[in-house]
Amino acid sequence: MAATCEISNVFSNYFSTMYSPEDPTLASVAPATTFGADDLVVSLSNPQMPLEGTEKASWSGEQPQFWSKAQVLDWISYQVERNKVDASAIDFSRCDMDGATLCSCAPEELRLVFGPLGDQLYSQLWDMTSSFPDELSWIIDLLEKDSASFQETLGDPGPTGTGSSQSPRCSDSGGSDLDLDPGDNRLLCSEGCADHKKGEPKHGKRKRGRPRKLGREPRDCLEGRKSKHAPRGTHLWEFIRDILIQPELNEGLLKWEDRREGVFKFLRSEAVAQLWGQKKKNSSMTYEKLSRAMRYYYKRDILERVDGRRLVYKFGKNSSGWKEEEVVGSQD
DNA sequence: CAGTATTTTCCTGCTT
DNA sequence: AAAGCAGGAAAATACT
Repeated sequence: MAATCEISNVFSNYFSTMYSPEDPTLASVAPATTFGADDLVVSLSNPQMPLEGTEKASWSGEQPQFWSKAQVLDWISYQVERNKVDASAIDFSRCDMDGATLCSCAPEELRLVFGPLGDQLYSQLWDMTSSFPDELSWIIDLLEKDSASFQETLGDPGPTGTGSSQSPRCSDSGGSDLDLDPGDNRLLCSEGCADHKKGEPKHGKRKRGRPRKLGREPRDCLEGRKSKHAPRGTHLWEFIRDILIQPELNEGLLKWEDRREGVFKFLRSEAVAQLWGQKKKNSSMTYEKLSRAMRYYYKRDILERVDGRRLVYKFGKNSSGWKEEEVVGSQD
């Protein structure tokens, strides 16, 4: 698994996307990494499972407390990969510990060594030690990884930096952020994706929505969609809401304009669109398209129109889960 | 399998 | 001029 350099590449690609000079007012968050790439690739929440089907990870199926040093290392590099963390920023020499030692680390310590990933690791461990079944834990991984990636990406250490797990929401659709198949995400394509383009009406399902006209950039090379139906409840508005109500996720992406009224604004519209696209495994999502979907919400009173102000929307009476009262337990 | 819901994609025209 | 906003149309797919 010497994929670390690729990973850091991808990572900086992501940075370059997230920090595209779209909004100069946001210069406050500096990732402190070199920006190498300049193409539009976002590769945040896609869990590039390093272990392809065949073999299980050495650490899986065993309680972290009982891991050997090797297993610990395995697990850490697994997390690094899956979180698309720039591995070069991590001092692996400090990972020389067994599971018991690892488990006894305070979140601060982990953060010290791993940066924002430390929080990730901590909550991950916590989850594992509190006996989640295997099937669930990867989902939880993803949830948390998702938030960590945001923090990572946004380069700003989370204020308090707690586990920041997804909160139970109450909306009927149960909506939260799990989605994302483990198996079928290849890396999102970058420059070199064109060679995948050959036969497109393959066997698999096509992407949702009207097919794009041919003759444009072959941006999407995701073919092997398995029939892993994304759970319902991940609607666009919920996605937006979830970002908004979690300040940790929210940095620089969206902000409340009037919290009480449910008025919010896109700060970095394209970045949010990319994120949404990732969630839907659609690398060609744009704000333009996302906003079309948002406009459909007006009719259903999920959003109310706010006119005159660009990038500003307002939750309507058929939306839920965003009011302060409704959100209480889910932050700090 | 049919129908509905929710997007996604595209497009034209208008406004900032 | 570029980026948003408005919606209509059409298509895909998830869900019922």
